[in-house]
Amino acid sequence: MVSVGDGVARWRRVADEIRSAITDGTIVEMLPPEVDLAQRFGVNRHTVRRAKAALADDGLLRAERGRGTFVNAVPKRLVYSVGTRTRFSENMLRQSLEPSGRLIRSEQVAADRDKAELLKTKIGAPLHRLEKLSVADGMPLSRSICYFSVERFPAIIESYAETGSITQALRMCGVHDYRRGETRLTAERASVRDIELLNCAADAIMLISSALDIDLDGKPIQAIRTKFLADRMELVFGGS
Amino acid sequence: MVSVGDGVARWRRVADEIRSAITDGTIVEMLPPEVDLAQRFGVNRHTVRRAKAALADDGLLRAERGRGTFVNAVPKRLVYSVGTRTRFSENMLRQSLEPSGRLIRSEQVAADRDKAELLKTKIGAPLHRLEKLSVADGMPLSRSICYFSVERFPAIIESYAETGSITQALRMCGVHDYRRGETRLTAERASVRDIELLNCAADAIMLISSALDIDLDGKPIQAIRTKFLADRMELVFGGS
DNA sequence: CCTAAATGTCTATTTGTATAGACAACTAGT
DNA sequence: ACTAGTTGTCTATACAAATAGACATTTAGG
Repeated sequence: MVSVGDGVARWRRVADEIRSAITDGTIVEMLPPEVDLAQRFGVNRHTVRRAKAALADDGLLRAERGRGTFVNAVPKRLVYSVGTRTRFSENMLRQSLEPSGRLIRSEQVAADRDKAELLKTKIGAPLHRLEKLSVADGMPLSRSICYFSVERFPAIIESYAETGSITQALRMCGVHDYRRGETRLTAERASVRDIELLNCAADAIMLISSALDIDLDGKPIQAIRTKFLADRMELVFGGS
Repeated sequence: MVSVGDGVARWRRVADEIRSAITDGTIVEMLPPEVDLAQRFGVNRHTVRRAKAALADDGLLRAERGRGTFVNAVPKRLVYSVGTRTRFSENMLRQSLEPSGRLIRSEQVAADRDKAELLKTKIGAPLHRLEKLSVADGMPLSRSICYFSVERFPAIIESYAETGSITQALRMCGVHDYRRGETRLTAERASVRDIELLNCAADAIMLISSALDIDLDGKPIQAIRTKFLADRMELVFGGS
């Protein structure tokens, strides 16, 4: 039997509610006074102050004694368009951001059942496993792990290391165009590794996208699992 | 200055890491012993035990003294396909689940700038605001708020109350088919209201979809913002 | 039968979280 | 100058979280 606490401090909960009230426009310029907030959330004033301190620490708020508490900056999420042609660099450049990527690690692994099915290889077939970090304007945005068939793309690692771009590396391997197949989405709390790699808050949320890129004949190219920092990103599907 | 703690208990963090190790197949049938886990996560054995107690409480684990700890059931996420034609009931029926909806609240509000732009009405124009809860097999899955132009759909509320389905209500209003325009996705921690309505864990994560449905001429029908329980759902785009 | 390895239980201590109340310091308006 | 309203600081108390160590209980295997 688990005892009463749920493992999330109340000040953290309050901080999150205030933050989303700011991002979705419920709170515009000024925060309600601390006693009001305390009553609304059903907590002590000190708990509200703790929450506000955390938000102020993130540069979101500015409290002025005697006057009140003001919203410093409304954090805007970066938009990432997921279409049939999805390219990280294009997405960032469209928003005047300087994209860059960093290779965390690369290795060969054996295909398990899921990946074999996706990439249409045999179970146990060798796969390149590439772990990357995507950065825009110096801010880490996402972390991806992608898998390529070693048989089909023997030299993809070297090409990526050379160019720093998957799109270009694929071109060197003879794939001049590819498109996005299926994308599956869910969300989880950031793992300790996410936190250290992305340099984000300890309670950050990751938007997880599992996708398959295919060439123009429908043959699988790469299986990608990307974890986006949810509070810095917004994914857009369709419409454009 | 915020003092040291980050507002998320370590046992909660450990529990989450173990849970995702189970769902993504890293841990298959049996958990490593507590001392190993404690060392791996850099925490005390008692902290691991607290985490395991929480997971066992959710029915995910079963510990047997002297033998070890076993995975009880691998939680599988429900799949929700988002295509150009997205219907909740169809999605659930395809997985042999009994869909149902519950109207939480309906009211009229004035269009703010964002909604006016989306729905192509004037700022301040009256909108129906419908707050719904979607349930499959008795389990709450998501919570949505949708907006309709009162001018275009004066009787949508009554029709929805009668039929319990937006698709059918629209049909009664003369819209026999519609499709999904753009869908924007992000994620946030559940608010206190989410928790009470969806009857979920206090630290649940919500997958947030903001979308626009349009009729076959491209005219806007409804703006929808849905919050899905991320640990019960997976959204799928494209591919099918 | 004995041992190694695993989970379960107990006590104790330290740090973080939450509440409560009181009061100081500052601002804006009357 | 005064007052009402706001943020900032202090003390105190109770409970939860995290660590540490010791030992009991059960299982499986040699």
